[in-house]
Amino acid sequence: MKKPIAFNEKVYALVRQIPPGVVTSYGRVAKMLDSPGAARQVGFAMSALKGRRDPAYQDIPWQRVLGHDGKIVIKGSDHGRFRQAELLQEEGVEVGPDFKVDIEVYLWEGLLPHEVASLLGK
DNA sequence: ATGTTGACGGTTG
DNA sequence: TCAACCGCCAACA
Repeated sequence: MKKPIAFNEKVYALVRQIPPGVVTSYGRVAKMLDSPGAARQVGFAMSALKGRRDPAYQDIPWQRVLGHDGKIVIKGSDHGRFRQAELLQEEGVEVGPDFKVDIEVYLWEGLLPHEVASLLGK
């Protein structure tokens, strides 16, 4: 086990499982990966996607990951936030005027522990 | 090995 | 309700 899957890779694998039309939060993703306090790291993994060119990283639905309260939390340019809102609306997720999604309505059920383990190849 | 950095999250004022 | 702080944790320089 000299080559544990990098945390970021786990994040990507899990985010790819989020079906269209629903969302989750950075914290929930971190929790599913058994690292309850690594929400920030999940966000970091998402931001790292911007620089990726490989097609393998282009199919990751990063727009379905929001803040714990359903709000788009991207810092930096407003352009990024606007794009995320647009992508979400395209798949049927309603985004409020203040870039907020009703997480109670669109929340993804998530994966069970054993499903996560299976996904990560143990 | 040590310090800095973040697309977070919960608490506090 | 909103803003500021502080604690978490892996990736990177």
